[in-house]
Amino acid sequence: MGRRPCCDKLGVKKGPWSAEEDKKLINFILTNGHCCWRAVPKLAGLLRCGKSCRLRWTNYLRPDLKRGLLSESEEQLVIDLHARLGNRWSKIAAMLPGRTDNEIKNLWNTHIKKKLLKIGIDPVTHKPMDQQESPIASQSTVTAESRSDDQLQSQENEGQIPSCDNTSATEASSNAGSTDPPISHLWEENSPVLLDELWQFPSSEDDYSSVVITGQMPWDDEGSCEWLLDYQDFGVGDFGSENLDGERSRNGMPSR
DNA sequence: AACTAGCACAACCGCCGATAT
DNA sequence: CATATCGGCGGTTGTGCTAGT
Repeated sequence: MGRRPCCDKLGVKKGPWSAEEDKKLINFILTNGHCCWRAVPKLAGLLRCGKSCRLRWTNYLRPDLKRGLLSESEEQLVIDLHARLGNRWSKIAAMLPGRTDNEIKNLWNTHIKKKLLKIGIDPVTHKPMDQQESPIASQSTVTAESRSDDQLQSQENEGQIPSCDNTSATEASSNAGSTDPPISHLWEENSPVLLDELWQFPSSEDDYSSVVITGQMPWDDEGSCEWLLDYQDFGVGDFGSENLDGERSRNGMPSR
């Protein structure tokens, strides 16, 4: 069966997000949470498709994201997990608090892969390319084929997967506002009270998958987001986005 | 100073599985 | 059961930046 595009191609903006768009998305999600991504752009006054909003949020705007280079232990963990799981980036990312699958995938393709090749390890099989053991190879020679998901799952449940060092986890929790300049200013503009109320950050020991939105969301009562859909017919202009392009040019954002 | 190549990473595309109708 | 829709995932691309020449 033919799938329809996730959104109308016409009138949907693509390319890099402007600060204005980021702000709108953050404000909307902090206020309402995200129920159905498809409805988010319309309700937030964004000329984007829901998929794009979700990606932007999960990969860049989420408050629990840790930014910057991977620590040594994180990198080793990625290598180890890749040896077990292969290119299942989302699974790998789930084991690294504050990191996204996209980030890890990028890091793998740009840094780690080359690093492994440099020391003679095949990044696909995690075996020495010359069939000689090397110190790192001995840590990472367990291939994806040799371990089942169930085994891994049980390991996860039993907490046997090595976790990152406390330093990085602490960094993550203290990084709620993100130290990345372009993003941090967006968070600073939001009420700290609102942020504190909405997000509970785990302690350094906790898994970030347990991060929860604690604020009362509009659909909490009903367990439904139908009210959102009632607003779908609102024009984008109703939310004041007609000046997006103006903002963009004022911010010096390139128009692609 | 100008040009080029390589790097880093944000974002897009297309597919898949789950769920709803 | 068939089809439609959605969220999520992994692969790939595009663009800005930086280092090297």
